[in-house]
Amino acid sequence: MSEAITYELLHIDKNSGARRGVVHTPHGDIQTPIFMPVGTQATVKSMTPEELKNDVKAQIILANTYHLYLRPGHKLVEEAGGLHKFMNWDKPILTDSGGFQVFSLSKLRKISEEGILFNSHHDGSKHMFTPEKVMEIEEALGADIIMSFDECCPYPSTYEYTKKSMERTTRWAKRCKTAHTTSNQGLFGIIQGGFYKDLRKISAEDLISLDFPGYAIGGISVGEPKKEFLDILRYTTPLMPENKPRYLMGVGTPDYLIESALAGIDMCDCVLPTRLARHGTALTSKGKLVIRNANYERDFGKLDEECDCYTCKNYSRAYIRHLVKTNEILGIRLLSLHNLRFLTRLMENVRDAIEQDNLLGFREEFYKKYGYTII
RNA sequence: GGGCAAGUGGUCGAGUGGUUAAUGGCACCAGACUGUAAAUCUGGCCGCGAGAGCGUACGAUGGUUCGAAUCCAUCCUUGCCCA
Repeated sequence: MSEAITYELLHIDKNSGARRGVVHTPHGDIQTPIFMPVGTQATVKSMTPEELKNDVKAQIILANTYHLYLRPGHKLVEEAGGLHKFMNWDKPILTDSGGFQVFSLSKLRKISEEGILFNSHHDGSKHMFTPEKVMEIEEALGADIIMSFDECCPYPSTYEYTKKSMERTTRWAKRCKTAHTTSNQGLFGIIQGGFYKDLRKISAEDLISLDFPGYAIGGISVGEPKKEFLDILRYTTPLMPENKPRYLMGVGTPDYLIESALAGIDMCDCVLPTRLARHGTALTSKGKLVIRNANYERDFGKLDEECDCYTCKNYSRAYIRHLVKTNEILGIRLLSLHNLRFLTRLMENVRDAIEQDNLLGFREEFYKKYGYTII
């Protein structure tokens, strides 16, 4: 049987080593490197699928196992015909396994070898997540790419704890692979090991021996300094197979996305663009712009002169600020659309730059305008 | 004309003799946000000062008291009721 998920390498940037490729999925191809919007509860907050396709130009989105298991329940989604049909999105979907919730809901869970006992953040009810249970849920949801169940360690964590956790994550990955039954979904393994290189190496090697169709780096971008992030990113990515997609989980900001592509990463996802939007901030080519700030009250210019999105084509900073200040839903929608488009467009530019062997040049130019310094 | 009630910082509204420059909410100002417990959270919000602090403040004026937004008197304003 042929793999549900395959990677095709198109070009390697001669100057940086960054890679330009295509990931083939049952619901179509995705051009890489790519930024993937997050739609935890089977919706990219405030955006319709049409807007994601036509305006944002998203090629794939994420959804979350833990959240959809709690509400509306994976059985219900299955009954609806799977996630694609349920949410009216016919392009690829990736479901995260709930591993991140082990980290973000740390006060509400207990970890054991068997799995994780969660207290629902809605009503406190107890729920046991095991690798087998997570596979059952992700298969019912029906995403193209499904993630194995892992533990995402907080920063900082001790060497001993990180090692124990990483080894358990590897055992869980094996159990996920054993429990995985569908042929139209690709199961990815997640490399852990925190900020310890030897652990990252062991994790990568062990998971590679299990032969997943794709690999992710988990457990970074959890509050560490940028230098440590880059250090682990640059160390870990080369350990990953060249003939399979490489996914960096939870990234990120424009600089992190560019650095990831430079390191050889193919896929990234992040809640940041939609969250920033809901909190009144826009991403622009000249840096973050807190649109609710008073100095934009009478600014009738675009959010970003360089942006081609629907918001920038039609609305002024002053108007968007007014919507945000008056708590109008449209403000959140226009900002979400813009921020998402900003990142998908950034990655379009990154892909073009790789094809022209110029990602390093692109980074320099982008950083200069945005206000970042190269580390 | 008579009776009753009320006037607090941008606003609404607590507070009824002593850590009260005065609880809260809203508004306003700023910051944070990275596999979404997040349209959330944090800080600021009388003036001057980096700060200790100083100076003004609870309708107005005068008084009682060691001490008043809080008690008393008069006045002003507003609302309701009666004529």
